[in-house]
Amino acid sequence: MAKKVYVGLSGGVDSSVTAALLKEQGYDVTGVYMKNWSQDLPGFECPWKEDYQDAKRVAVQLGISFKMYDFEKEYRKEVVDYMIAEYKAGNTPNPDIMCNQEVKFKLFLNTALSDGADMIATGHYAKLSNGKMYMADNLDKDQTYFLYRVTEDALKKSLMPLGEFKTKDEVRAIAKKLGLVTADKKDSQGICFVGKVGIREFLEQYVEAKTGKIIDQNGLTMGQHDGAIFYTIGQRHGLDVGGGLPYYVSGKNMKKNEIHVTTNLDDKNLWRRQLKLTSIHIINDKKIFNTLTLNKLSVRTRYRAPLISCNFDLKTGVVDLKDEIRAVTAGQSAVFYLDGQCLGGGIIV
RNA sequence: UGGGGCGUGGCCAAGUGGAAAGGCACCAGUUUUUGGUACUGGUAUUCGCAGGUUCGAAUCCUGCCGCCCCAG
Repeated sequence: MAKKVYVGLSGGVDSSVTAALLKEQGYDVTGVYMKNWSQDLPGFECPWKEDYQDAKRVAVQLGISFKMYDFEKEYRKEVVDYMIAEYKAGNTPNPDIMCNQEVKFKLFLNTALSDGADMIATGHYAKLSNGKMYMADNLDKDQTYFLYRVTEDALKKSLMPLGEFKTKDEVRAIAKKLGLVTADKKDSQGICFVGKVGIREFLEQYVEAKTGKIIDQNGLTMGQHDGAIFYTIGQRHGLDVGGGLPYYVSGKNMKKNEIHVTTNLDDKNLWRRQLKLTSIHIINDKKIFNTLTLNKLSVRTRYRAPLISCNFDLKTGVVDLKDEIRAVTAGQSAVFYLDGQCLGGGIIV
């Protein structure tokens, strides 16, 4: 009997093609739309209805069963509340990493399993094998960075067939060939499920704007901002300070509600050669960090950023980098790779 | 109120007689399943104000206003 796979259909091309491929491979496929967010925001209409419609139409086109899971409450608690709390603490969180950890590969997985599924599948660009995760063949699209906090057990029950594709064009070609309504749909951006809203517009729903000082590298007050919480390290735009050279955020003081800026691209506050991690999550056997292969270990501190050679001390959480990295930001994640395998990572303090 | 300097779009700043560079900011777009970065494009009929000289001035002259520095 065919294995039952529940595919997370977001209403985009990637998940559509994922479902199509699995069906073709003989799986008993059910498409599931996760309703995680439906609230409109100022100047931005939440696309959930449209996405839901597209997901359903794809399911109909493919002739697979379809259902919707409503995880709004949980998404709000695990992802949105986490995000707000982190911002309030002066950090810059990555909500999509949390979404994968808590919603897609925990809540969705467990719900699907108890619903009769044997496995789940998603349209992520990553390769899975026996609970191990490897970078996608399409290095431009590789999404392992967002998946490093998923557990080995969850990965063992997941499929990500798009990891084998070298280009996005091939994926779209399949969608076109099958005449799927999502074939030409633009790739989604912004916070997963919430959409392309400015982070500032989003946060303003939950925190009050408070005027504070913008101070440059010489200690001079350059102007005012509406809340240090809205800014992140390395940020250039949105400060409304002009005059000669661009200013980049080099630091912030949440207590004083001040943000520090610099025009010096080499400012030492913008470059780090060492990181300290917390909430470390290693996907498979931690012993791998004790082996001699460590000189091949590399890390990235941002999606799609080049890999940087490094050393990592699992006990202390300290990462020593071979090259300096710009605008390393507390709350963001550092993810380790060894020969194309994603080992896990941690959150930068 | 002796001497000197300055006043060009929100900011910095070229241009000193031929019909307003550039940068920052801002806006739009591209890239991107976080934030951010980067890239492309857009933005002054007008040069503190008022007169004058000139075929023609932001550029020369006069007056006024404002600011800065030195001196007293």
